[in-house]
Amino acid sequence: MTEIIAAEPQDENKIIAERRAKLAALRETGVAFPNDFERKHFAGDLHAQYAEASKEMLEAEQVNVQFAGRMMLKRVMGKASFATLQDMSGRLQIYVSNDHVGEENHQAFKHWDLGDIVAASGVLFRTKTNELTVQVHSVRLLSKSLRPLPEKFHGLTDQEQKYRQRYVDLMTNDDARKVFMTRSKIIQTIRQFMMGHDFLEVETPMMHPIPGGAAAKPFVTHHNALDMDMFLRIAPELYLKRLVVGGFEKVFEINRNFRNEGLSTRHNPEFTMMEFYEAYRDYRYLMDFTESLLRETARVATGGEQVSYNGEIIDLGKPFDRLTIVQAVRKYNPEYSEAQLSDRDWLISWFESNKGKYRATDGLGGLQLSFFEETTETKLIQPTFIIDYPAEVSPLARRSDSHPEITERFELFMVGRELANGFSELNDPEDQAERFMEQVRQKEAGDEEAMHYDADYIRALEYGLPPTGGCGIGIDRLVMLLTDSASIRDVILFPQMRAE
RNA sequence: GGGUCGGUAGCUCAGUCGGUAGAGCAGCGGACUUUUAAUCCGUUUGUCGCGGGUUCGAAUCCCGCCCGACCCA
Repeated sequence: MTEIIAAEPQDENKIIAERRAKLAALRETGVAFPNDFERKHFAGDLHAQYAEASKEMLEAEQVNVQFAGRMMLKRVMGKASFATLQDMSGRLQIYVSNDHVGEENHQAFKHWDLGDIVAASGVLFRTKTNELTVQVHSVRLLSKSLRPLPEKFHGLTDQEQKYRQRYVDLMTNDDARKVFMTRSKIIQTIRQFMMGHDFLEVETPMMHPIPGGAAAKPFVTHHNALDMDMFLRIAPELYLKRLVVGGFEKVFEINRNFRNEGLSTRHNPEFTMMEFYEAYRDYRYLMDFTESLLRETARVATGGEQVSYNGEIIDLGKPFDRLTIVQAVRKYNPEYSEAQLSDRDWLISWFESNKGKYRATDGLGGLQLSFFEETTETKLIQPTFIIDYPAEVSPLARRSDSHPEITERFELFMVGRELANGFSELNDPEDQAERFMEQVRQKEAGDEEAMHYDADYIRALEYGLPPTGGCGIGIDRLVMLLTDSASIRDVILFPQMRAE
């Protein structure tokens, strides 16, 4: 064993000092952090397996168990004690008495602290109040906890501390644990759904020489050996379409994107997206597919197709509404006429008098989209596809054959938020090259979020991309919806925070 | 970036009119062999977010800053 060198203690207090003294005493008597305990049972499994077992049955069977967990509650009496241990699956009570472990061991146990990791071996029984409990024959302290747990009844409530010290949130707050277990279930369900439809799961670069695939500001880093700046990806789109060119005709990726933007209850600088692409499909098929994917995910992860969010019932079971931008504005704001919405001058004067955000250089389509964002987006509570986005804001989407100024694109909205974005892919390399050039012109004109010209992507398209549909789904926002969470920080284990 | 609310013991919180701070939990000591947030008795613990200012005196009033939550852009 190497010498123990204690680091400079941080925010030390009397309670921590007491516990350090207990740990020092443990070191004197032997191995302070033993790792020779064999865990054979989980609390949750035992509760499930012996839910029906009566007092008498347990007494007759003499079920031996070995389990371990964090001590969350402790009730010490003179010659016997109860404690509650918590493992990954749940909680189970143990009963420690002079009769079964000896007075010396029980005496030691009395000085163990809430938060300590404890191993217990013994026999299952039921108490007077019928609670399944382990009558302990051997009890060991496996890991001394030096820091006191939050107050045992209220748990940790300080939002900042919940985010900064998620490990404390998870050990004391059942709801927090459930959210992240549901998140795992959601991602598992999506993956199985995609596999079930013969999609190939792939991993494309997180570090890009040219940031592409979305309109966003990237994070910059530097590769020393190559002496080149690199960008954390803002989207995997251009790489996934290269794979479709290569012949992987159905691909998907579930992974992180990074966008150098502000923080909010809906934005974290790194967030998880599922993007998928399928050759020989268009945006109408993608809407059907996305709809059934989300329906299935809700059903498996939450047990139903109707989910409660912020006091409202969101129905993923019935067909999602599909509206053009103008149709959606008129459905939710009937006071605006078709004629007004097709009138550039009227729209601009509306933005001016309502201090709405718009870009003066935009055409009618772009202005209509800005108007939609100002007046309608937050009213789209039930799942709604908005379709036919203007080409000027959709540089990677295929134009409509009948209306080349719009694209075959949709965005899916729920609870007033964008959840997904998909389109028939632009596979005409010459049109794509021209659209990149237009993006470059906008970047030169000062639009920081405009795209770069990606010459290799054009080269890939020149080999021939089959007609393809592709879609991205914001996983964090989906988890928020399905776990009724108000903030994206509640569904990300370690959300971005300012430095302490 | 703007607005609202908040930051007091390890945790959850109270703190009146400006008079140098309290409760519960946790901890420590004691009683208790079926407890359930165990109970009962005793007891320890503070950079009142930070820095200025007003005042004989500031957790409290004023100004600035930091951190967080929520809302808005």
